[in-house]
Amino acid sequence: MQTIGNAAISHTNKSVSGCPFCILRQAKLCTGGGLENADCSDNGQGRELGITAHTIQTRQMIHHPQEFSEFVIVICSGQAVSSIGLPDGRRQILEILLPGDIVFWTTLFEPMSGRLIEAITNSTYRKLKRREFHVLLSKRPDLFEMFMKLCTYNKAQSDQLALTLGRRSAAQRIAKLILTLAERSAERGLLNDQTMRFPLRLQHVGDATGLTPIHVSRVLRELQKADIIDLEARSLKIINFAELRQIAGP
Amino acid sequence: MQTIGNAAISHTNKSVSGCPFCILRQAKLCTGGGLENADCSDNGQGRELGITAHTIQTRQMIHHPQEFSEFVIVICSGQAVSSIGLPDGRRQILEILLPGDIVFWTTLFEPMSGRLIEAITNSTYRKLKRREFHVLLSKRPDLFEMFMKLCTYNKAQSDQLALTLGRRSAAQRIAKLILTLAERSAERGLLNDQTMRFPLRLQHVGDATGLTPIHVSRVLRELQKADIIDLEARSLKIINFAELRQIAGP
DNA sequence: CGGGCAATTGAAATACATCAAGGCGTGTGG
DNA sequence: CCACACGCCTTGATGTATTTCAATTGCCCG
Repeated sequence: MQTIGNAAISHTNKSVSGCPFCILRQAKLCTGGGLENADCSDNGQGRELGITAHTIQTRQMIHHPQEFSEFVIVICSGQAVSSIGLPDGRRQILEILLPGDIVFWTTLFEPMSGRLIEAITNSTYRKLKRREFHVLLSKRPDLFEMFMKLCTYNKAQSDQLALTLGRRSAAQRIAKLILTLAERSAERGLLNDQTMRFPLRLQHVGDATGLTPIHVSRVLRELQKADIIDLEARSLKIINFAELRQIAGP
Repeated sequence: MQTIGNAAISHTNKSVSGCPFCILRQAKLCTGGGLENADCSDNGQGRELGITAHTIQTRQMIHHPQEFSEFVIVICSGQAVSSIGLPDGRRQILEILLPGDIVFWTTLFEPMSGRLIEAITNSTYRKLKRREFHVLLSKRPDLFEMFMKLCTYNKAQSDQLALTLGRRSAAQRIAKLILTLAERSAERGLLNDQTMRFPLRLQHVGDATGLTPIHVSRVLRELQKADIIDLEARSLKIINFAELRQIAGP
């Protein structure tokens, strides 16, 4: 697994969730935590830069496809998906966003993303004016370096997604999705006893893998019957990692 | 069609091909041209920075998947494809590279790309040490801006590819591929009389669309019979743009 | 208790892959 | 100059993974 910047190593703090990964945390602009105090960035520095904190409910949209955004958004808790869609309703989920993820870096240079960001669970996020983030990066070479590493990693993920969608079978796609999500959850301390939250509906999994929810159901059921995973109550346990990797293929 | 930086507009020069698009050209590090003088960058400035020029034959590799590269590569003439592969030989083509394209920007921050770059026609390209390019960008905010726009555009293309692979039918994928290629060729003055070079083998088209070369053949044949395109002798004419767009869908 | 969304299941349809054979052009060696 | 091999494309027949259609169940929430 690729580590990003030096963020992945610094596990010396109490805050669970993706904060160790978060560029705002790294910039000392946010003390982390799940936003219990829904007011705002938890210290003066963050407030100076105009970082604001927000809470949002399941199935609400964080960002609309045609919206011009002046903000860079970072997920603080919960899960969200980032997708692009066709007018007829078909869509492709590009990323499953976990705490600590920047929602889309391209917003830094192109205010119209065309993306739809939808909260899958009740979530919190922080946002920061694009302009402010710009000057922040220009003043702090370390943060700039980290940001570019994040972009690079993100692009590599995109490429892998294309490979998966173009060249892998349904079972392989789904196995890969689960494994990738598990890895990313683990990095953030969100995987315990091989178990993680899995709030995605079948429709979401389908949209992420280019499959029909019906077919996703069948595949998932088979994985379950083969005692490779255990999925219930929006929680997924990977019982047999080796076998799952076997199915996902190279 | 999105224009990138201010490069697309500056059509005030004699050099055909993708040079108006090229960041090296924009940086005045290269006077462009098809490398008739295969020696090197055509003026002192470029040579100072250690830009070197190269010629390569059809089907040769410009960059190997496991190669660590110290260079940023720009295509000057010809066509190449950028792909990632699986050990078993299946692969996904991520981009068709035209003159003026940067081969992969991620190389700036991650020397191991995992990508295979293969020349489809006899081609020429220039390369520049990553380090040099870095300092160039840090000294020239305009170039940095242009570079980031290129990255952003490139990412958007990736996202569209994922959507296409995940959610469109074979005919739609192929139609999209042709249209995208035509647009990009047109921007570079490489489309005349609705006709462009099309050196890709069926295998390549298959690898770009996630299909079998056999199936690509059938679809292409149908488009031909329907008088929508005319493909022969490695040259493709789009006879009926409207219909092709209709097929490609939204 | 009822209504609506999510998940499951079976049967039928279809889009695409795989297998197999043949044709066409191009280069190569006798 | 011809024979031949080789790579690339085409075409038909067959196979299969996935979709589509349709019906049923369970479940959460009013």
